[in-house]
Amino acid sequence: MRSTHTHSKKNQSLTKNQRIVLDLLQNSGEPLKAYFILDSLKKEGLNSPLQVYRALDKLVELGKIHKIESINSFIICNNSNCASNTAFTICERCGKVKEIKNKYLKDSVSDLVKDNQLEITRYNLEFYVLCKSCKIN
Amino acid sequence: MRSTHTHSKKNQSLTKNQRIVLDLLQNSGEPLKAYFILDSLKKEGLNSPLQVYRALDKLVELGKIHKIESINSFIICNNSNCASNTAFTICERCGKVKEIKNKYLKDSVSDLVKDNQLEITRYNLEFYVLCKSCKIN
DNA sequence: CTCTAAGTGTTATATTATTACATATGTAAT
DNA sequence: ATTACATATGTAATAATATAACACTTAGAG
Repeated sequence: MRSTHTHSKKNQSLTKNQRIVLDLLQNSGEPLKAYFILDSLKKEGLNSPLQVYRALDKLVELGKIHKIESINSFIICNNSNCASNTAFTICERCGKVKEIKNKYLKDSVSDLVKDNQLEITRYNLEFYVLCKSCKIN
Repeated sequence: MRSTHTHSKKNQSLTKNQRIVLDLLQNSGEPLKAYFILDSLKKEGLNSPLQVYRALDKLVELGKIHKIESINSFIICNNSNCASNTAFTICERCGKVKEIKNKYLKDSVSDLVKDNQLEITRYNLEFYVLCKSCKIN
């Protein structure tokens, strides 16, 4: 048998644009805005907003990054398997964002929506907090 | 004592612009976009985006309306006392938005964040669903 | 090798939101 | 009533965010 019919979804390697956008978000670790990404990657050959937005769209779709709607920013995913369900804390004072990665949260939310008779397909939760260092100062 | 120092916050009546924007959202009942509101209220004398955004900002601050971040839209508040905490369902198919007004949800979330050692000041929850009529068809 | 889906590059444009500044209005204290 | 002050208004300009349209290229399956 000449080929192991390996179209088992194919571990789809990223394209150049997707790669450099992902790398930037990975190295940064904090939420970045599309046009900031564009400026940062001019030297890598990204010239237009659309190139950035297309890469971002794909990465969101793959669950490798998330969009934080309330600040129009994108952040590297801190979990696995959370392509659709996201939960963040956002510091009201300094703007720092953290992804909540507690599996327990997911279960809690599942219970919560079950109790409220919601049939959710996915969710996006944004919790505004006062982060530790802001609380101290 | 010469004056009953009645600056008890004053039940702040709305200004004209705030009023007509609120009325439109009230009558509509569904999420509207700022520029749609502007177009709709041209005849009422609203001429610039800023007039709309200023009214919207104030109404959000007063808790009379909410912004749904993921669709850049504003919707009349369906509850009372939820100026800061909001929860919506958004149909993935038809886009229909409903505010979740169950007090139980609020308690659940409080518990949830307590258990996760979050000190939240407010939250915005967006649950994507398939609404009844979309599920049927 | 050929076909096809997906991605690219580019220009133009649409959509969403804010800055800056001069003027007007409502409310409270005098 | 008059002043003082915070808040709201009107307007023009512009910033920030996002998508449409179209021609071309590339990667991978058969």
